[in-house]
Amino acid sequence: MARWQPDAPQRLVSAALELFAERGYDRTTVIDIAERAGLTKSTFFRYFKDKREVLFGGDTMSVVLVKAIAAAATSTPLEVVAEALDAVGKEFFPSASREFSTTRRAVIAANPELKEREALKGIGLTAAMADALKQRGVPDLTSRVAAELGALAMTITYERWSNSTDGDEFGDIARRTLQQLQAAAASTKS
Amino acid sequence: MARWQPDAPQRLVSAALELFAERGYDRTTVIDIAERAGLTKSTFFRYFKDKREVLFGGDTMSVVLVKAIAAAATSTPLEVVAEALDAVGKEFFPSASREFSTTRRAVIAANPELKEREALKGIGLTAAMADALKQRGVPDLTSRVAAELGALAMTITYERWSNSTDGDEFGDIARRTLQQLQAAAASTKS
Amino acid sequence: MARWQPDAPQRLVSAALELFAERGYDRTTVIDIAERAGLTKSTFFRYFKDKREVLFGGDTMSVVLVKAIAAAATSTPLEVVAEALDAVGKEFFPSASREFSTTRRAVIAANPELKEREALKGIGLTAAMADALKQRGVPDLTSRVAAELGALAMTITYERWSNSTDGDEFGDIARRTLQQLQAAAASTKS
Amino acid sequence: MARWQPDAPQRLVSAALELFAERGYDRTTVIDIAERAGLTKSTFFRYFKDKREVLFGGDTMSVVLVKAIAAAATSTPLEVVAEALDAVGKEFFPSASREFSTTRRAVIAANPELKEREALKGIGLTAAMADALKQRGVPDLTSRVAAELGALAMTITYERWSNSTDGDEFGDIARRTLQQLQAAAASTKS
DNA sequence: ACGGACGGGACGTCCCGTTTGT
DNA sequence: ACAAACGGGACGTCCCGTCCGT
Repeated sequence: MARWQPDAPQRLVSAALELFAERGYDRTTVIDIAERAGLTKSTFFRYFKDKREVLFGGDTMSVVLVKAIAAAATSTPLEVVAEALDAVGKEFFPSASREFSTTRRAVIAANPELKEREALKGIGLTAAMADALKQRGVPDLTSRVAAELGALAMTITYERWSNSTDGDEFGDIARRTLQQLQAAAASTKS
Repeated sequence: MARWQPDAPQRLVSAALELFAERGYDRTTVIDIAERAGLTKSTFFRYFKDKREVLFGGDTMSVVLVKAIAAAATSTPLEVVAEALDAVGKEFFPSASREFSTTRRAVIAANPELKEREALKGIGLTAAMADALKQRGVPDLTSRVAAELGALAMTITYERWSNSTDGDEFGDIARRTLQQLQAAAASTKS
Repeated sequence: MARWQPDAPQRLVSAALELFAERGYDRTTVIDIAERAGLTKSTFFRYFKDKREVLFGGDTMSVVLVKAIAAAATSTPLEVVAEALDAVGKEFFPSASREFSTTRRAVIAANPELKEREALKGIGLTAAMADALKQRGVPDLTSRVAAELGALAMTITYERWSNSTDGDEFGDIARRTLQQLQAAAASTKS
Repeated sequence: MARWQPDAPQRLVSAALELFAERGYDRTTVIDIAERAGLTKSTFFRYFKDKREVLFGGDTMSVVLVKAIAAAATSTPLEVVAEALDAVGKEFFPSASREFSTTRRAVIAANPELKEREALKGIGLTAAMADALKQRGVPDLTSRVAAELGALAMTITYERWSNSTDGDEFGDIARRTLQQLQAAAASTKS
């Protein structure tokens, strides 16, 4: 019984999504995916005709963002974004993992290649947020600006949250940061 | 001189663009490109380190941006950025190359791999602008926001300029776009 | 098992040898070799890191030498070396492979590049033998000379054995050769 | 004036020989040669149809060895070799360059790749000496053994000469070393 | 004498996807 | 579910040798 867990496909999907997020689609090989899932290439191809097929099935940060934006019960775009950041914070940046994140940031900062990956991830999130806002009826330009502010806020919030020693929650810092950015944007004309 | 002028690179770029548009980026081999340009693979790789590079060559854009920001004789950050975009437009987006840019955009949009590369370029530009603004004494957060708005403006302006059929200049579109983005940012609270 | 047994490497070696003999080492491409073996370039490079490797694979010879020297139950250094050569002969030069060796030698002799590689191998063997002798308590200079004589004997023996038409065994030829070399060394003063 | 020295071919030959000695024929490119000669690839091909053509013209250590062996006025093979080593010492290892050699040896010893090159060079010298001896009428086997002893003597002498602090000449050390090696060879049977 | 673009072609790497056998 | 051999084919590197222009 159970010599092989029957959840191979699911494990493969998870592994693939992780790796795609970590280093991008085409810097991830099928063997990488299979290995992380504790399986082999053969098995991969038994479930997915193709490397691309594995993409349809996962759940990542951008999904959380999009769902939160869609579900937000508030009015102004900025507030919607703030709620989304809050959701992301609750899901991905619990206080417990703060220490881990601190070192992770240091590692990334020290490694140009990793910085690149990180930046790329940000791009995807920005696009996802902008789309989600447009779905809510926010005008195109406003959506894009709000998404951009949101992404920048996320980056800065992550910095602040990682380095903060008091117990501030990610969501709270994010909300404050967003306010500041918006104010800064308003001030660019003066 | 003039037997083997550097029209080879240009011919390669054109050929590549045509082929990418015709049958997609990764169904086009480097040899295909070289052949259509009447050259060989060797020559291709002499000019482009990489297959992707054929679409992203000549990246002195950030230099132009930084210089323009440093030299700007205006007051508000937004205006400084506007001047920088104007300079970039004059240098890199003359009316003559509009058609070329249109296909180039389409090709990039159709290919995740290339989109990634384009995004990376954008990140570099954003960072360069933010630094240049800080050099002028603009506060940190404001610099970052202004740079972000500038980068977004550049992207959108590029879209608009590529697709526009009337003779609008890049710089003019950029200035209008920046204004709109700033207004949009201000409106995110309402 | 038994559908794709590792006869592939052997087929590749044979094909390579044939072609090298027919038209020379560097007028033979890897693809030529693979094709004659009924395989493809991929398979070739799976088994041989290098085009040259197809002639120099499986280099455990020094291991055999060292073990034999350590285990030798005889007294004089020369006799120890003789036993080592005997062991090598039994392991690597069975009568069956004599013909193969003959062509292999011819091919190598005709190609400076390959000769170099062969020489390198010889150097490694000499050093290994010298060390193994020192381990037995043989004085430094004597060890080095004995190793040198041993290596030279191996080379010459290989020549003789490859070209001999009667059924002489490698080990016997080696022993005779060693004796002669030692005598020759003694005679260098007269 | 003499904007271009007229000895381009000679400079190319020298450069080529140096480089071939340093790192082997096919790890040396035509461009390397031209650069060391302060010229360009084009010029190289104007004088030599072919990379190989440049080989016919130089004078190296093995040439000195061969000449000295041919000219030796002595009787026993060992003595002939000794004279050859003496000639090499006079030509390549004057007392003045001892210090330089010491560091050179250290560098080589520390670098496996360089050790390999050095060893390779030794192979060539051995072959050259053996041939030269045979030319003198020395029997084949004796020639080869004597050459081998000579090469080993050269290596050891180089070690000793580099590290010696008193003023011993290369040739004297070489002669003593040779004697010792011959004695060691004789002792391998006891 | 020099500079340098160009063609040609081998080499070696990598990865996808298939197939056979367990 | 695994293991491993195989085919196929693009990519990028390297270097030789030719050819034009100054």
